[in-house]
Order: sequence, then structure tokens, then C-alpha cells
Amino acid sequence: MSGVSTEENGGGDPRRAIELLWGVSALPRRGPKPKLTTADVVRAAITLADAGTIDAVTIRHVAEHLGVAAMSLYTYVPGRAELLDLMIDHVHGELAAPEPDLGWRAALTAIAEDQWALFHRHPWLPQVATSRSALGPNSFAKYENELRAVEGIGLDDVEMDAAVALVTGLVRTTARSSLEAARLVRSSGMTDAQWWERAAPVLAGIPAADAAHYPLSSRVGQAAGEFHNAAEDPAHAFRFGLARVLDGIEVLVSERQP
Amino acid sequence: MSGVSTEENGGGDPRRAIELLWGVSALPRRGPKPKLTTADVVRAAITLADAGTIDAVTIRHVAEHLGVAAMSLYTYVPGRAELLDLMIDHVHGELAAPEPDLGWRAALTAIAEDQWALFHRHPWLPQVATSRSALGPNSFAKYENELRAVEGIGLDDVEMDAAVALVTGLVRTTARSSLEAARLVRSSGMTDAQWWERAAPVLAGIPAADAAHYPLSSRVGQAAGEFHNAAEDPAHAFRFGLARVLDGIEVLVSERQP
DNA sequence: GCACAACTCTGTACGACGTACGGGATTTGG
DNA sequence: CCAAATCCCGTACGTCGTACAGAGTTGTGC
Repeated sequence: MSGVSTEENGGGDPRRAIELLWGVSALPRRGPKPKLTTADVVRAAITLADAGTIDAVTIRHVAEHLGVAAMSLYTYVPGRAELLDLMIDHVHGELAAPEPDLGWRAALTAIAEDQWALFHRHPWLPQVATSRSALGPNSFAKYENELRAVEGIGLDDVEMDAAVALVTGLVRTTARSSLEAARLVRSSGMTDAQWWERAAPVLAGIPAADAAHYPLSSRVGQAAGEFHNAAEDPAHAFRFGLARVLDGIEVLVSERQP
Repeated sequence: MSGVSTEENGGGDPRRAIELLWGVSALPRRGPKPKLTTADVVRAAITLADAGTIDAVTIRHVAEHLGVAAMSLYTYVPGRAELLDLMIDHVHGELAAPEPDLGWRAALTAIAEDQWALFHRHPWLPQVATSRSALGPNSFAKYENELRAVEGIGLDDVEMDAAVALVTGLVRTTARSSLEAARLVRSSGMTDAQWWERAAPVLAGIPAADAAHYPLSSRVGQAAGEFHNAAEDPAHAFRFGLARVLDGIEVLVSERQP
């Protein structure tokens, strides 16, 4: 019962977007004084997104929130896609640089937890895809910090990149799914349990959907479901996954440093 | 330069959707003979999506592809969101049940590779989110098969669920990002290398973006970038991640079976 | 002091989207 | 044979991003 669609973009000239991200601009100023700044627009968009989903970030909404006409936003931002990039880089600025000399495992854990928290402060963030990513200063710093965590432990450059991508990908995925579940509960007004109560009798009327056909799904699905509803859960997939991934990286590291 | 937005849904009555997924219906038939079936609509939608992105699946497009008016589709499908659910379950039918008695590691590997291939046959699939997932027969079978791979190796039910979610999540994430990158190349008409050629001089003009500020990013980013462009790559994040994750699960399994 | 260029701001408009509504056409159960 | 059920579909509404053109405002060069 849920769908996601992905807007494409990324075709445009990187020039203007990069300048905005790095705050370069403002040489000759003629014409009327601007009412706003690009940063105002970005902050307003983030406020709106934090309160709902990324869909709340429409040009018209943001403009209304700022008290200007929709088309005025195009003075500060080339378009909606670039606005999203600016939002991403902006919130990446909230990530901390991990303490030095922690050891790679503690450092990666700190990074993962920091990002987990960031995703929960900005629930729209894991929904927004970013390949050929937003080249802003904060995103650069994020990558640099991630790499620092696995520096000098015996991995080559390609492995370092893959390792941090694995960890950050895990955080994104698990955060995304936990946030999506929470959003679904809010938007449908049904908890998972209530939803299953609705769905179960319908399924029960379908011979092919009998538990006998899906013995493991029935048993494990129920156990997992009860556990998930135990309210301590949403972070479980994250903690479980992180533990496995770090153990897996540890195996690789040991191979490299016998 | 890229953005993704997530449509919400999932509020509606599960009843009709589940009936469609399980093919229950068609009792009393009065009125004119239908020109189409629900399956026709689903297949047309999949054809369209396979050739582009999920955005190509609009009610009007699908209808046009089938030679009927847009509103006619609502005879066969309650709405676009349910159509997406039907598409998902339909393609899940292409997944094979892994051979029995493979051992958990080989079985999980087979499942991961099968899904990796599925995602590449249907590039829109990893873009479509599915929490409170599409309760169709093929999706059930998918989950059942996944669980079977880790049955009886010493994990409890919650761990089994988490382990298969970790693996399938990895496949989805890595497939998604590899496909997104490929799509970006097509849609922008620029390879990553060309795009960097465009972007680099702009960044070079920005003091704060100097390589000295991001020593690891520069070095590792370049190495990883060259490797990625080596054309053998797109599956690298997948293979690397899978190896780490399986090693991590192996550690857990050993703990459970001393 | 003045004209003009550069800039900000905005109203209107276009082509997409999902889908609500209502009506005409068709088939079949009673 | 009629009425109910079911189909097909034209029209319309509200949403979106944003192209375009014009009006108002400011600094610069003379």
C-alpha cells in the first residue's frame, strides 16, 4: 500500500549549483535590495520538511512560508532540485567530527549513531537520493570524517570507500524504513497491529494464503512483528545491522593485518 | 543535482487491494465484457517502467499504451498506488526458490544474486518503497524463501528476520545506487568523468574547496572514482557489502553454535 | 542630475499529474 | 423485456514546477 517515486534531475550545469553550495557570489550589486537570502530559503524549506515529508517542500509552500510570491524563489535558487541539494548540504553541517584516536570501530559507531540521530531530526533526509552527490562543503566534510575513521587500518583506498559506504548505507536504509513505518502509522491512523487486524480476516478467506503454505513467514513474521511493536524496536534493525557489518569489516581488517 | 520524493499512501482499506493481489474476484458478471484484465494493466505498467523510470507509470501513459481512456484504468485498479503494489508482487514472481541444502551462506548468496539480477531487469523496483509491504503471494514466497535460507542455524526468530532484512536491504541499496548512477549518465548525457571535468574547475576556483582541506577525500575519492569508472565496477559495492555482511552473520552464527 | 543597465519581484499561463463525478452504452439475471 | 450491474470515458478540479514578460527599484557612468 505504499509507493515511492523518484524524480530525475542532475542534467543541469553544475556551475551555479556549486557556487550556491559554497556561498560564492555577490560581486556587483545593482537593482533593489533582496528581501531574502538563499540561506533563508533553505532554512524555510528545511523547517517545512522537518514538519512533514519532503513533499511539503513545494516552491509555492516555501514561498508562502516566507511571505513572497512563488516565482520570487527563483531569484535565490535555480529550481527545486537544487534547493534539495542545498538542504542536504545544510543539514550535513550538523554532523560532528568524531573524536580522534577512537579506534576505527568506535569511530564508525560514533559516525553511524550521529547520522542515525540526524536522520531522525530530519526525517526527509533519507528519502532524498543523492548520487553524484551534492558537492557542498558539509558533505565533503562528512565524507572526509568517514574516511578518517578507517584510515591506517590496512585497507586500500577502494576498500576504505566501500567500507564507509557500507556503513552509511546501512544507517540510511534502516533509518528510512523506521521513519517510513512511523509516518505510515501517523498518516493512516492505524498502528501496524490495527492494520494487521484489518488485513488478517481478508487473508484468512483466501485458501492460497494459508499459514500452512508459509510456515516460516507466519511464525517468524509474528515474532518479528511482536518484537517490533514492543516500542523498543525501531532501532533494532540498525543496531543489529551495524553489529554485523562491523564484525564483517573486522574480519577483513584482520586479514589485512595478520 | 538530484532529488527524490516519496509519495505517501497506505491509508486505504486493505480489502480490495489484497483481493487484487491474490486474484480473488469475478463472481457475478453482468454488464459489458471488459476489454482488459487487471493483469493486462499490471503488465503494461511494468513494460513502461522497465523502459524508463517509475515516473513513466502514469495513469494516462498506461492507458494510452493499452489503447483505452485514462479513466478506464480505474475499473481494474483502485489507483496508482495499488498498481505499484501489484507491479511489485508481479515481478517478485520472477524470483527463484533457492536449491535446498545449500548451507546458509550459499543460500543467502544465491538469494542476493537473484534479487540483484531482478533489480537490474526492473530498474524501477528498488525505487519503490514498500513498508507495510504489498501482501501478495509472490512477496510472501520471497520472504519465506529468505527465511528458509537461515533456518536452523541457531538464530532465534527475531534474528532470522533481521538477518534476511540486512541482506535484502543491502542488495536493494547497492542496486539502487548503481542503477541511479547509470540513469544519471543516460539522462544527463555525461559520464561521471565528464561531469567531474565540468565541476572540477569550478571547485578549483573556490579556496575553501582546496584539496588540502580534504586530503583523504581527494585521494580516496579519486581512487574510488577511477575504480568505479573501470566499468567492472557497479557491482563492487554489492559484492564487497555482501562479503562483509555474510562474514558478520557468520560471527553471530558461531557465537550461537560454539 | 540623468539615463540606462542590472536586478528583484510577481501575475499569468502551460502542460503535466491523480482522480472525483456523472453519464452513456452494454450485458445479463429475473 | 426490464432493471440492475458493469463497462468506458469526457470533463473538471486542484496540485505541481517553472517559462515568460512586465513592473518597480537601485547603482553606475556620464
